[in-house]
Amino acid sequence: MLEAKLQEASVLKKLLDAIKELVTDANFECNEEGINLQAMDNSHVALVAVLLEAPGFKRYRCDRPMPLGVNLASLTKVLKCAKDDDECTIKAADEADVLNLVYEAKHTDRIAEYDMKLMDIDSDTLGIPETDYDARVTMASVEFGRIVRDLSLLGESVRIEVSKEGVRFASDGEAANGSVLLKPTEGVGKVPKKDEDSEEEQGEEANGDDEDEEQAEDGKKTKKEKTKVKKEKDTEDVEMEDEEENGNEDFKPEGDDDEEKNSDDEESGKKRKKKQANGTSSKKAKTASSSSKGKGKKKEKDDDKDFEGVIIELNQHVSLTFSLKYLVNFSKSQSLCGKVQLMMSNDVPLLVSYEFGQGHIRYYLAPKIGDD
Amino acid sequence: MLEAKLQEASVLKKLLDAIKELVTDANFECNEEGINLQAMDNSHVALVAVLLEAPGFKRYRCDRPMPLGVNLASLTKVLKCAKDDDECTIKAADEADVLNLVYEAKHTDRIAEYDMKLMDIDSDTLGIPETDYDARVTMASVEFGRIVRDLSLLGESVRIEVSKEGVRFASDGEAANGSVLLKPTEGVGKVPKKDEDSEEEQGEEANGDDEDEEQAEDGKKTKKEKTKVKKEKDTEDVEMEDEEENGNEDFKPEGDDDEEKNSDDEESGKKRKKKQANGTSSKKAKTASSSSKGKGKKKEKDDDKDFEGVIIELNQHVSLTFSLKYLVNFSKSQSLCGKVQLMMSNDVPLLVSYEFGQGHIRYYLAPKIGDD
DNA sequence: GTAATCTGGA
DNA sequence: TCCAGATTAC
Repeated sequence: MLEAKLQEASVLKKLLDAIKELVTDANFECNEEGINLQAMDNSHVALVAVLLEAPGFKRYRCDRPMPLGVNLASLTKVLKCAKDDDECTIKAADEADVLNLVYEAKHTDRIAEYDMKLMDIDSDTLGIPETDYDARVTMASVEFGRIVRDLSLLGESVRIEVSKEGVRFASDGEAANGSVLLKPTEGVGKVPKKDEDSEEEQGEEANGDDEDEEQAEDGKKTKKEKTKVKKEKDTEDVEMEDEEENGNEDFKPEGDDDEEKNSDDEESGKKRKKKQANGTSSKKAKTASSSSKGKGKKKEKDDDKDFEGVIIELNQHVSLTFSLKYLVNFSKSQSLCGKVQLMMSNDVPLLVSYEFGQGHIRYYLAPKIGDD
Repeated sequence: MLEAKLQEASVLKKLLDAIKELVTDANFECNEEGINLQAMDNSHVALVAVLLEAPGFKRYRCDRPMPLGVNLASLTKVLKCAKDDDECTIKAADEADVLNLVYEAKHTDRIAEYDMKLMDIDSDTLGIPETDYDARVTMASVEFGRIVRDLSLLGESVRIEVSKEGVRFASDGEAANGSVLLKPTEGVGKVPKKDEDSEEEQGEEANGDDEDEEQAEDGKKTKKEKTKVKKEKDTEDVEMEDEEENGNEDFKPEGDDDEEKNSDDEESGKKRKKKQANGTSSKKAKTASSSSKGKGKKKEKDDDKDFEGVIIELNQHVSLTFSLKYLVNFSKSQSLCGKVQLMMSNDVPLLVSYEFGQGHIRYYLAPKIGDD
């Protein structure tokens, strides 16, 4: 059986808002690690992957792996019946054909309970290839949303070009052409070496395979310490996505990270936002978050609420063209996290990743061919 | 070539919101004085005239007169891509077929650049007849908007009647008749004599013919000083539209204006709003604004944000009927200025004028015949 | 074609 | 703050 209690129903509500227009039905794959959802969009162009980690729940129990086939429109309706700050418990018996949702108001005695029909869905949980990316852009999620929405007024598709100067979003349309250039906040972005950076972790993590990641993580760390501090920073930033796994590394003195080692509090959090822009302190921020995660999830979640600046990590110049319609859709996830990461390599699908403390939502979108 | 930099893109955005439903394509006539736009509405019933004065720009350069034929829907889209507080630079090369717009975010490194196709438009820049008006009503733009929107719920057209008692907006509809009477805030409005008041300046200014106006102004002033202080005041209120030209009159002691001579600061600005309502201090307010304009356009612009009261200046009773649909459309400009002026004479088009510091937007609407 | 969401006005 | 028209998704 499954029983998972969320501190706030809002997380689930936002998640559904973020995917319901992309996918109609999907399996919530539940196991002891947490809950995974993976689905192609209705036109099989984009892939969305959601992870809710078990430790992120106020209470979590899942005796055996079970897929819960859910109609997302139905679940959205049911979740509309929850207030944002309600405690939300989802339950399903083994082999059950209903999902039980209980909403408990924080300060009153209201208890609402809903049963939603489940359905059988062919689980085409295609393993997501573990890709190394040549470019990673980290930016405010609202800004990303703004840009793709703006450009979608002009044209159908956008060319995203990452270079040392920054990242350029360009779209050509009937009436007008548009181009938005974001310069990296702290000069030139750090360039992670592909063979030793941590981007592969992202692919691994997308598979929810924690043990492997932890080991890979250790391996990388060793490499990193052998190589350059600069790479460290880049890598650590990625590790944010592995918070649970590398918690043992918290506060470990590494390179030039020292000055913000204890940035657990609000004050240093503010500093961090600025510092984060240089791709250095972000590591510590993440590490600190990682440790604080067990204690106070809320703080962790708000970590990147007001992310500012643009971090560009580049191994190789990339230029790819994507359908704006999908990117606009992806950007709905901005309510979940103030920060978004765009991972790109030439001729492979773009990965758009939002991390929100209890997990992540990731979108994969194949580039348009011809690069026009 | 043209290169014009606006401190805030919002001005342009609001202007386009105000006219895009009235006109589909229009020429932006650029010359060293600034940018003019003049166009009939799509059904050739109303005329809209926009002026953006060169000094109102943060930077302005226009080597030679050039018309930029713009599709307003396209421009609206492109302007949607600007944040309100972005710095906005519009550029066009001589004989160019594209308009280049650059948005620079105030505090970040975002630079967005858009190229919009231009088109050839027959420039039917009909000289607007320089009309003397028998009545001028100055009121809060939100109030005007509210009244015409209210009445548009009842009927198709509105009869606007200006008399000593005030201004009446009356509409007859199927289900109900409505009538809104606004009394002048300070009892009876001052009545400018037609032959010596300044309303004709407005018509002249609409043509951008500054020299003539200045002379006319001087002539009037002479007459006014011969006649009554009261008329003076009325005249000065109009001169707000000629701020650049009559700057030499600033702070000139005249009649009972003394007490607010130096009302350049915020505090006296508030006082002014109240006093303005009696149609007396409005003169001083305008004069003060006139001088402040050269130094600090911003303050001038906010001058009438919270305009209160109703000023009626009347030479002769007027009663005219207009289509509410258009007036509702005109009232969209209320976001540009807290104050609106309605200028009327029997059987000639109504002039609805919004001044916003960097220029104005004016609408002309022919009355319905039969006065029903 | 219908329904839901979003923006702008009351 | 709530309601309605407009836009967009299904």
